Amino acid sequence: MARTAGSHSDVTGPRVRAAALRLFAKSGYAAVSMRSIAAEVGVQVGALYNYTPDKQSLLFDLMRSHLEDLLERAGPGEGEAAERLAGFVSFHIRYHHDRQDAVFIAYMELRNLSEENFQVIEGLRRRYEDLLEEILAAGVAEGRFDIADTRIATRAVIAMLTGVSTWFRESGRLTLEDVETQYRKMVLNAVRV
Amino acid sequence: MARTAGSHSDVTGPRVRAAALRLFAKSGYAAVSMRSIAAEVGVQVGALYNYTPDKQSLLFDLMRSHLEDLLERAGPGEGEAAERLAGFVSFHIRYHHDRQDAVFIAYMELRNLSEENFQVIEGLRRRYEDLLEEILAAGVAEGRFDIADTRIATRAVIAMLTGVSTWFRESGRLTLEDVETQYRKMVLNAVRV
DNA sequence: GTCTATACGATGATAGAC
DNA sequence: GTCTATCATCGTATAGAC
Repeated sequence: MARTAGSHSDVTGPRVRAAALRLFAKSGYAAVSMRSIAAEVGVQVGALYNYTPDKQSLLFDLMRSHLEDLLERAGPGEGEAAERLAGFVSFHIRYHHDRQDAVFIAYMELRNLSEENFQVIEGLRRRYEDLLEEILAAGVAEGRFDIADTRIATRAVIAMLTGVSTWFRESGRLTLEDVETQYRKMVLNAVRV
Repeated sequence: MARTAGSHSDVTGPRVRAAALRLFAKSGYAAVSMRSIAAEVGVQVGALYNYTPDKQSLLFDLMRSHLEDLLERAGPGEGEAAERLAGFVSFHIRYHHDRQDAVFIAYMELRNLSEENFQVIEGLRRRYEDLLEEILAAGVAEGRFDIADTRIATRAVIAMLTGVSTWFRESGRLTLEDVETQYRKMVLNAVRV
């Protein structure tokens, strides 16, 4: 099972993706060159093109796999709407905290997607919003939530939650659990009758 | 008072800024070239450098003047904290709706500022956050708001409000006033005892 | 103040040797 | 699969004529 010297298909691929993720998050897609990605991986530019047809595909694949993973892990939750909503808040904050780079890219680099790729990503994001909207609608049906327009409330909640990753630092004054607790309370109060 | 032919200092300057604003908002700072700004204005590249020492200063000046204008217009409000908070919500949504390009840049292009310029912009942004935090603290002092940490609540509210400009469209299902009304209610509920 | 011309390095992507 | 070399293009910024 000897492998040709210098052949590292199975290990270099993930490393290319990881390097691109890190660099795109740090400096922005447009500001990152294929050369800088290669340098981060420790190969020459040409080698990158064994793993991606071009830079655009690299961005698109990172966004898509992030959103697909997000959708896979975000279950509908169980119990009454209030419990499910509290669960969603905690899930969103924790998941986004654990993958700051991917989250940042998925929200900031939309305009660098080609029109076709943008549509795919928007569809996935929309499906994630639908998960939350369904919870809010269930709460309204239960008579426990008072929401004029569930679509607006959905977006308001997601914007609020996603904002956490722009300022939260592990080294700060508060633990992530403190933050979760306060956000759960604010979100529940915002929609409850 | 005849002016030298081809001399348009007073009109070209603002046009350069306006073009940069529009293009930075549309495509992102890193993706916009000085050539494309010049083309938008209708001059050659070299002419731009009569109005800005470099591209970085163009970005910085746009951000700074936006935030200074924002601070100037956002007054402390009058009356009880609940009224002042409702006023802040409406002000923020309307102001940000009227200047979508500037808002977008001020939130998205922070990482493209030099370290020195970043500090200045962060200071201005922080002063704006302080305006809201003061209102929340007043509400707590009145015994009308129940907030575990006013700094967190401040950031949560601002993230929620700023999110409006990412999805609101004049042509949509709802008027801006509908949106304002619902956000006022959600925000007040989120912090009220 | 604006133009043309240009310096000079960086860019994404490819070809062909190993 | 990776390397080196190369292409054609574009990037910011400047110099000097008008």
